[in-house]
Amino acid sequence: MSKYKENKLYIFNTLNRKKEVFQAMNPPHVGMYVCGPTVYGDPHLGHARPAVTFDLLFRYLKHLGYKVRYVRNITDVGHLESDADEGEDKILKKARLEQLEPMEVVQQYTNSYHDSMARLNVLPPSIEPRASGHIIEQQVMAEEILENGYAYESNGSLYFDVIKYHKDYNYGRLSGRVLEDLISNARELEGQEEKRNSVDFALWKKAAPAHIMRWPSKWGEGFPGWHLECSAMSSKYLGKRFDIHGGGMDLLFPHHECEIAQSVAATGKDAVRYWMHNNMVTINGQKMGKSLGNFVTLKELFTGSHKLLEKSYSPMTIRFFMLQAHYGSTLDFSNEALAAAGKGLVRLMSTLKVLDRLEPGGAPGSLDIGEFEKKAYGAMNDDLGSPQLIAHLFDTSRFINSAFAGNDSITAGDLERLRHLFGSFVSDVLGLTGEEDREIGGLVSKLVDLLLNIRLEVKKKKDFELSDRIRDELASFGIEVRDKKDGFEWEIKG
RNA sequence: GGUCGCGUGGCCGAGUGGUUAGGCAGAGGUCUGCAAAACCUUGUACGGCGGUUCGAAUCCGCCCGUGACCUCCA
Repeated sequence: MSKYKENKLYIFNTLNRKKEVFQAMNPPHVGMYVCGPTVYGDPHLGHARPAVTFDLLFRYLKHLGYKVRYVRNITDVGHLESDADEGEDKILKKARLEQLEPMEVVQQYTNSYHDSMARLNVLPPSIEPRASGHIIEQQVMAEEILENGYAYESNGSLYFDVIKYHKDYNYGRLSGRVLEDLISNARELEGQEEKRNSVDFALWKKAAPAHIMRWPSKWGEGFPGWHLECSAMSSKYLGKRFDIHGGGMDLLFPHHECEIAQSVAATGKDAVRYWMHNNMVTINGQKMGKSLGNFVTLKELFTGSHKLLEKSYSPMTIRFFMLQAHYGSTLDFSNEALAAAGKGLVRLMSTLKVLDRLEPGGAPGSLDIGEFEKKAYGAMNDDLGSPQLIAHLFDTSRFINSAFAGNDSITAGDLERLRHLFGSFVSDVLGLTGEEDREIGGLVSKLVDLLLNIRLEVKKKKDFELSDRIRDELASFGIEVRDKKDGFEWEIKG
């Protein structure tokens, strides 16, 4: 029995600004598309948020029994820089600075992105298409839009005719923009003469002579407009109409608004049924930006090599921290908050280990396992309420520890159920892994055991000076010793 | 300037028209030779001013603060 039949998953659909029951078009199949990174630099905190958010959705949908095709693109066709730099392409610029071939830059940072995502335990998507590998598809879609009369050619470039489109459809219904306001608020920018109107956007852009990334087309040598890749690739792999499209709130306008316009102009229909947007990350209450000097890459977080960081934070701590906030809220990073999340994570993960060793007792004890199950699913069904889910896990964690300490009990049947539930929510749904189980060589393990067994004998002789010395020195290597009634436990701590 | 969002206790962060979020930090206790871990108990709260209501932190208005976006920039 698939769980999705008995769970009503509500998700906040940006299109209607309401929580709606998620109903797959063709259950058990679900198609979901998420805007991936432009690979011109190491991934930063801002990249981790959508990755973790939609990884949570991907995992939960799979947990519910859906067969999910998750498409997340890599934008490797450079896009133009806005500030100061006279419209220079990001990837080209990086390539010149680092004296690399543009595709070399793309490969390097794609690898870097994959590496950081893997460390965050973000599952790889089912398909990860690259914009540069779908030039034809983008040209075909541009052609369809042109044929339908919603685009025009101008000096070797192709532009989307927003005004024309708005007469037949509704430009702005996702982002809540009013076209007239957009037109009246438009800034005077250079290189706009080719457009009929300032609100028009490029489907295909003629390449300037210096532009290395270029492809032939019937309109001349050039490259696709930024918004087009997502429309073309999503429809290629998910069909003309699919279930979920996700991305950061910063992409809502113009990117996603333009995607809608493109799909409707090409096919006459909306492609996406549920639009989901994760909120942004701030650092010490400030927006993250290169100019503000608070731009932190994931590598820097993992190693602690940034002047704002007091220490390094493990990938799992970052992941846990993000999951403790709802994806729709802004999330503020600070050393204090990260450190707190790190400790909370250790607590949760050690409960998982305790649960493994917990023995059932005859008495039912205080845990209502059915209630726990209901609350856990209820939290996730409410627009991915990972913070509430985690709160319920902590509540249950207290019970597990109490039972382990002999102050509570659980029946064998309930224990089995609890292990399954607790484990699958922590590991499968939230995607949290016990990274503190680092590789300990068998030899090290034996040596520590030997030392602690000797310490046990020393303790029996009440030589606490020596026994404390052993414990303290082990602690200085990062080995935490915990004395038990008739033995000991130890663990390597970060 | 325009559009949209947010403002919760020392820190982070849920939630709700009248009943405990949770984590971290703090205080007290149990256990322990001492620790650690665990468990028990515990304080501090809803930006400001008005309004609606029997009752609002939760709804409405204004103000302040803050964030995102504003056309080829994730």
